[in-house]
Amino acid sequence: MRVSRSLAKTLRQDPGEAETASHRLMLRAGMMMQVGAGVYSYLPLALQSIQKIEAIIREEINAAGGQEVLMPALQPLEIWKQSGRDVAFGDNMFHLFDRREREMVIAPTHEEVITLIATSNVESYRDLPLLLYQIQTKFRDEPRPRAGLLRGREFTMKDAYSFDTDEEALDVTYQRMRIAYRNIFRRCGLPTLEVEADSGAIGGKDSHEFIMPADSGEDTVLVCPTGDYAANSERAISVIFPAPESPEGELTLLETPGVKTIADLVASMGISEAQTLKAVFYAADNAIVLVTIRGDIDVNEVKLKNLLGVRDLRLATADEARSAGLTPGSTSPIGLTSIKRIGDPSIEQGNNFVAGANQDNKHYKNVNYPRDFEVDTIAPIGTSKAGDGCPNCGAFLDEVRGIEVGHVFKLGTFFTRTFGGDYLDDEGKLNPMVMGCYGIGVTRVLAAAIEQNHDDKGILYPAPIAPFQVHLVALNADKEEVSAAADETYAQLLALGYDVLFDDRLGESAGVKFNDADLLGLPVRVVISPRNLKNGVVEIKRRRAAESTQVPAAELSAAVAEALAKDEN
RNA sequence: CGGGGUGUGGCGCAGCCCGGUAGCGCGCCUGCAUGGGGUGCAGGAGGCCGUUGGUUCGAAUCCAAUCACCCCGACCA
Repeated sequence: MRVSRSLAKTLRQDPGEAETASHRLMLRAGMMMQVGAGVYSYLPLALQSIQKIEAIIREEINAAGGQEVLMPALQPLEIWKQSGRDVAFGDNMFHLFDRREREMVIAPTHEEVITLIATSNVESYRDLPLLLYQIQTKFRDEPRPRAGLLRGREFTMKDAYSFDTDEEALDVTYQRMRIAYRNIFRRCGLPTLEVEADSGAIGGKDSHEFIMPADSGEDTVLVCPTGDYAANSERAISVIFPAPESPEGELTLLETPGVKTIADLVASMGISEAQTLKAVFYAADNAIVLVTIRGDIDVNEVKLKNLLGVRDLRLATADEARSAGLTPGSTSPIGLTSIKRIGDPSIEQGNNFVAGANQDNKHYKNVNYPRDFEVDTIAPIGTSKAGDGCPNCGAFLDEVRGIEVGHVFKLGTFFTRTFGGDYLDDEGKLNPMVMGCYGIGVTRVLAAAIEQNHDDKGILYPAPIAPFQVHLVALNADKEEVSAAADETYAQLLALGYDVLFDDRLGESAGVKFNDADLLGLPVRVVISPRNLKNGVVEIKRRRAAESTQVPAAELSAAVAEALAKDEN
């Protein structure tokens, strides 16, 4: 591609609306344009990267036995009613009416349709296992789209669905897909953590996320430095630090005027957070639930939601708490029997806690479980954090921020039971197929790649997903000998099979061209200039290297190959 | 949905308080010079001031409504 003929121009200044690195750089580099909140046009530079990512995905999923299909975004609401997921998705799904006033949706995902496909094509165990996938546009009316392609309302996703005879067969498929995913991210040149994940409301047993470490990420992952454990914080089960224990004291009421929070308690009594209990009240599908947990640990709402099996979970308002008999500021499980009470195991890790008294401006000291209060259920609902112990080896866990780019999980038989997805086994009996599902956010991978690979001058593409591999720059291109040599080099590189962006612009200064090259971040830059021509050399610089090297013009091909190879390590 | 903010040439912004018919930088076009890290000089093109309504002799500016977008929180690839 010749820059003189290319559509998009680079911007010298950062666009005002973009704060996140990938968003800012993609707009500056002329890769995309915003159409609406979370909705973008992909211009050639972005599209070519996306297509390279897709090509790698196709190769690996095909190698894993996948067959590519393409399903519609526009779907009748009916099938979503059938699965009940019209309610589950709620406002996150786009709805519309056709001319006959039939309600349609624009699909956020494709379990319903793929199950219908499998249901009408699979008859016996001889048709299984089956792995179907598509690369297609998803529509989700996100509550808050953000950061360009990191979280859009319209985005490209690779979604794969597997159908197996039973759980054991699904295990095999699931492991094969995990390996395919590792291959995909490795081949894209993108280091990715594979972590245990929450499988969500309909999820089955196993679930893993692929997380690209990046500060701008929305996920927090806990990783054991020994490498034997990695999990999303939504899901992580860690060993908590024990609180100091002492001989049990007598339950004593304290006057604590003005003390409303754990921080207040800690400050006024000179104790540690781990020597307190906090009681947090939630509205769970409109019932009030009281959660008691050690003061140094935060409630993990994902775990709590899963435990309660509710759809909506939020902190209750102070008024709701009062009408349930609680005293905000001094909330306590002590003496409380009227509402559902959940306890985290941390309330047994330590003793003689300070806790609320359910009376204004009063707390108790020497609170001990179960001597002084009861709960209905003890279950781990705390948030793991850095410094907790690894559940496998006890080492201190590290916390890493990252972007979720892939998710695999076992679905089980929910959809096949709903849509009659039965097959005949080798004894002639009907069984529901067992499903797995596997997603990669393709456009998000691009944004995450830039989050992970940039400096203050611009993007640093991993070579496999760069829109072009080589950025050929002609300096003083209006000089006859330069343009002739550059044209020749361009043809030569194309003939060698490289994707080349050729900056053939007349009249742009060297500085402009170099800065554009740094901004676009293609892995290898080749410079043709009067100076180099006089010396009989071409100049090669890797974007990631500080210095350029000069090689005889005849060795160009080998030098480019070597530079690209270096980049892939 | 709650909280905070912004809408003025392609991009970044000023002007708004205190109403008088829009300005700066970048980019773009033309010419001359320059020629290895956003080069210089000269000339030029380009704006329904988000939208609607109101106040006024007069509105980018004041009032009201509305729309859009961004950021922070609950959701997901």
